[in-house]
Amino acid sequence: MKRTAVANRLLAGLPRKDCQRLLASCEQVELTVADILCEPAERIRYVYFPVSGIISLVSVVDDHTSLEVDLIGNEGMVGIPLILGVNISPLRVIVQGSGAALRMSAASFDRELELSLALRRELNRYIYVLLVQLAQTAACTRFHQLDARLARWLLIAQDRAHSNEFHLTHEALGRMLGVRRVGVTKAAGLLQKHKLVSYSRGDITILDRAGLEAVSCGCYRAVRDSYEPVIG
Amino acid sequence: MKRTAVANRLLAGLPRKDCQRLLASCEQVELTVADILCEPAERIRYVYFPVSGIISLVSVVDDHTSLEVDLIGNEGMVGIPLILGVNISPLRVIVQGSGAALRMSAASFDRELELSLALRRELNRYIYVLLVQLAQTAACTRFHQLDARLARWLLIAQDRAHSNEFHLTHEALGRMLGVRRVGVTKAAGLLQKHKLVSYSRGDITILDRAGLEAVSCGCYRAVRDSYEPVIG
DNA sequence: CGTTGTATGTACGCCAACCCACAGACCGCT
DNA sequence: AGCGGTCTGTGGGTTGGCGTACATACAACG
Repeated sequence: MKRTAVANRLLAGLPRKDCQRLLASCEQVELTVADILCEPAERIRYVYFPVSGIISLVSVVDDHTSLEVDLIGNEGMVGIPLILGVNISPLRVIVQGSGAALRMSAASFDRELELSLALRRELNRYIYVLLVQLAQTAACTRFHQLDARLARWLLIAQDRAHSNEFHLTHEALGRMLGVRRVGVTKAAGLLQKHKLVSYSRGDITILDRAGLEAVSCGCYRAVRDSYEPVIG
Repeated sequence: MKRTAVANRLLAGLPRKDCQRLLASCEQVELTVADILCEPAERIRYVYFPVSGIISLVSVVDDHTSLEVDLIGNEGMVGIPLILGVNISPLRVIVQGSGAALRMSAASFDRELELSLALRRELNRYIYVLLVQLAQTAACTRFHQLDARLARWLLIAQDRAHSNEFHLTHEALGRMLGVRRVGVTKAAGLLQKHKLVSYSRGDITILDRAGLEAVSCGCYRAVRDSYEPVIG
């Protein structure tokens, strides 16, 4: 198996031997938009290493108010609580962009954690990055206004999906950003007017990344700057 | 040394031997209100196990906008990144209520982590709880209004401080909740009018805990309910 | 005992996002 | 062609919190 075929970067970062053993316990699955991989308070049955799809972690307050707290692509994994010795998900896990992922049962994953120090080390750093993101997102959501937050979201999504295009309605974006659909429509209209993105019935294309960075709040850069000394 | 003297619950939860070894590497220090134990991006030199004080983790966005993302009492510790193999703090760590804490150097702590499986296990669960809180706080801050959030903060502070009274100005509370001082004044006035708390120049006394729970949003209970199956 | 500084209370205009409602636009299916 | 469903755009009234400014109250110290 070629190394480039291991398209999840967490796995690819492991020693060859560990990586191969992990892959042997995984099966490849398709991720379809809006699939719910786990609901809050539910038992975690699988971990996922995204390959080409993107996955949201969503904090659900009441029935119809929710806020995305993390967006995961092929640089990460889904199922953090298992690393921490807890098999319950506090968050909703929902597929945001279709694609493929490698899936492993919770039991196998526990075994792998025992076997590989490198895996534990790497995942620990990943959890650190997650903490940074959660804290930053909390503050960003509080202080920055919708235009900037939307721009930031699009930048992150582009990073995660490794693509300039993805499919997502204003409605869905509103649930991620914790605002009404109408709010997204207005903010997206603004970005579109400035030719930063193009939008049509859920098909988003990013046209001007630099422009988006300019509109977005500093949180995008801030998180990346905490990232890199740790991961890169 | 009597067990009750080990007034930090993380330490007290460890096997006797581990606990004693840890205590041997600790020194007791005083925490004074507004002491800053660490600034964002700074190297972490010590971990702290609070005994009677309370400590805030604060996400700093711009110079004068900040949001508390966690409040730590004797049930927890300060210095999580070290557990995850990173020695940089992403957050500001600031003393919110004076008291005492046990302090250990980062190097000693790393050594203890190597030595004690029980410690690692316990801290992993603690990190899980932290994640739950971060996610919930993010959503709460977004959706719930100030009265409810203030009530929630007071309840949490009471839990952490094991006391009905603490000292904190509206100004400081504003920085925690990410609002103006004036906003806190108004919200606190409301709580006081309903005889839930009494307030005088920074001396807060909680009068009616049940009343506060009623005013507060569901987030307080929600987090507690995720807590207990894991910790208790 | 008065002065100075810190803490709290009140007022006014402003704005982003809210709720609700409806209108147009586009897709796919029959 | 027509119809229903989904997605996007627009409008009007409401509101929680913001920025600013000023007024009062209490404490501590000389």
